[in-house]
Amino acid sequence: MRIVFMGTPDFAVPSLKALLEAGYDVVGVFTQPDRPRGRGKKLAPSPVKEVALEHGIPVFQPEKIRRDGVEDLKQLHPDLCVTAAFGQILSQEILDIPTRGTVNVHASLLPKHRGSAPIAWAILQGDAEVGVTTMMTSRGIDDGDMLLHYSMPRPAHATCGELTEILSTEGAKLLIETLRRMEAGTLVRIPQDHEAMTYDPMLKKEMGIIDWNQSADEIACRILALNPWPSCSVPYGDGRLKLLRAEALTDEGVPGTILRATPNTGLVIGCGKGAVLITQLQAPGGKPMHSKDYLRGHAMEAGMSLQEKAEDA
RNA sequence: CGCGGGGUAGAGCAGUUUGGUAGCUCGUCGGGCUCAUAACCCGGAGGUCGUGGGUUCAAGUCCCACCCCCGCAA
Repeated sequence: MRIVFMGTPDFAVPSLKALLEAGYDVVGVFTQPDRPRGRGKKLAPSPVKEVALEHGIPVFQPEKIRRDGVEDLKQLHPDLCVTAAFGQILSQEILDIPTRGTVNVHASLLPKHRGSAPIAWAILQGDAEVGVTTMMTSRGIDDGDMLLHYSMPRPAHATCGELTEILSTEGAKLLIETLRRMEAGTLVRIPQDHEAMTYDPMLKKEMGIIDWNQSADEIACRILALNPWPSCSVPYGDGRLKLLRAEALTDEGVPGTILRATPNTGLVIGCGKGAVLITQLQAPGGKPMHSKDYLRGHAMEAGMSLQEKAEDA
């Protein structure tokens, strides 16, 4: 079976590797064009591209596959296309090329969290269960028939980055299982319950601004959900203090103010309901560390407000 | 050459401007106090100050080069 893989970020890498290890014939890889990334703003290949090159697989990087990738895809004569966090919308013309269709690996329990950043949104909304779904890609966004899914209880203290790592490997296993059943003819297509669907927009940097009137649980989830990007932060000195991990406590205090800040207690901030203990933070130029460690070398005063300044221009 | 912060004891920091005995908080080890404690008291161990050169009587501190970590921006 000739397979063309389409994916871009780290999440897609385990799926591509799994296909190769399982012996599938990956004849081509489509991924987003190299973008300026990192400290020197140098052009950098996507994680998927790096793996593809290591295995000598032809790489295609159209700006828009539905506009200038059609001919390349046709030339590859794929039996099947596999997508995983590709980041581009496929047209019907593209979908019609692979004879056995296109399978997508989506990091949510569909029909919830269609759209981008499904893992971050699952944490942000405090979902009890998280997972991965394989599905047949169709014209709409993540609305095709479901094939298989993997679900697990959401690890309480897992960041979006950590959960992404877990679900990317589970997604890879699920993909292989999906293809095996497809070949065996035992795959059942399950239409999504479109009434129950939710669609999530892309994450924005402004989402990292915390509304301290929310409950401690909501705020702790937001902090975990937006780690590593865009990450929650509070104005602090000349720059911003990143809040990378937090746990909800039952303490009460003025929302947005420091309740306690010693090396023994850690940084505790009041919320609308309860309070959050910052279990990991990062100062400008510094490494991520527990607030207890940070407070050994930096003084913070109880009572101080971390509320965003009202600078609505 | 996109902008910027940083590398000093196991952890987190000060000290560098104005060169002159390596300092703070925490942890750790030993001892004490307490019904008890993330409490308190006493004492100890632990550092080639990122690397290599240079200036100097003397360099964590000044000069040159390099390595590594990180924030913004994408």
